[in-house]
Amino acid sequence: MDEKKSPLIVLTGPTAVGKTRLSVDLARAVGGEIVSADSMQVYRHMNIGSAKITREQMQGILHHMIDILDPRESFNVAMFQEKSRECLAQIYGRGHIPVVTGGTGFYIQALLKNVDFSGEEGLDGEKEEPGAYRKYLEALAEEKGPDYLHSLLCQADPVSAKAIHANNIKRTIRALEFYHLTGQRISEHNRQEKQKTSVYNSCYFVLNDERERLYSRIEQRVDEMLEEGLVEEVKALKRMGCHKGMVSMQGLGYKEILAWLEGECTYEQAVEVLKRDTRHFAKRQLTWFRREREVIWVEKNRFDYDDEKILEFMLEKLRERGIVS
RNA sequence: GGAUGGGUUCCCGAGUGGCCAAAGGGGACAGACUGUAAAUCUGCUGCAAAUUGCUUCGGUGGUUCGAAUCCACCCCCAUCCA
Repeated sequence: MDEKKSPLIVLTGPTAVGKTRLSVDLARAVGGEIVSADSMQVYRHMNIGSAKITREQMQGILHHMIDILDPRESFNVAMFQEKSRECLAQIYGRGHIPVVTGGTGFYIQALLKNVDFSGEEGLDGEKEEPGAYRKYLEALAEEKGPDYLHSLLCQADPVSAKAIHANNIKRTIRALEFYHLTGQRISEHNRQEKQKTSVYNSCYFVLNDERERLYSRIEQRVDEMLEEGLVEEVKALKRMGCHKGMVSMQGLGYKEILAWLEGECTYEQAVEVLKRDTRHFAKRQLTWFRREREVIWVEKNRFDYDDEKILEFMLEKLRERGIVS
């Protein structure tokens, strides 16, 4: 039944588990090209903090969706979906298999299930003019408080209001904005989109490790980033005009170092918070993947931390699904 | 050896006779998420069972109907004096 669907491999997992290296090995083994599903690696000049793969590490494998934007530009799921779909078309054109690698579960889902983000013309050209209505709502929230905003949502879309906590201003605004722009309730839209399944003949691997090991690996990696010059990288971005209001500067490592550079905390505090937030992030990623159906968990400890064995296991799964022969 | 301050649940830290399994914060854990997602937000955190019971506030022993809170002695920590 999947014969007509295009093959696609997903290799994801929490930050710092070791996706990058494995992805290259996998791509080499199956004759694939890598499509990064990472909300920060799309930005140029953000190499250390985003743990971006280097030229050498790529080992000649083609990588897409990396370094495609200036850090002062904004980015979002819909853009990711559109651009990555173009990449897939090219990859299939060359007769290769796409290996989607990265930790942004939301992006992976959008691509895999082809979630519908159309019908909001009002937002498409918002690069220079960030939606007036959204700005209005933000100001309203500031002025009258989150509960007032939430009460507006109660009237427009009671189902969403029930699902979204009043304190979650961002999502409250999004729901209101969606209703305003499309005339449709986002809860209804979501209900439909949720039923979608993968439009590809896909294999969704989630690489994971014991929590303790993952956390110590995270701390170690943050220290390495600092040694490699994360501070300099952030300073350079700041000189380019990047500030905390930008999407790119919400990235882990950038946010915290920027706060220190702005004098909001001490260096030690910034580092500590960065480590903690990265742990929290890894946890959130895991929560996301647990909820995704049809994922294949690849627990590193069950393969004795041997990349060879892991690769073998993945190839076997891919053969089962007819993705590789 | 003497003086003073202090030892509270994973950590920090409030609590000075009942309303205390004990504020608050942190961490840990769990969850939500459909155009900012490395974002944003929620729940939970002594143990066991529905309204309850059990074990906790350095140790031991007292006072009291009742103590983390009062008393005695002891142990440990910090600072100061010797």
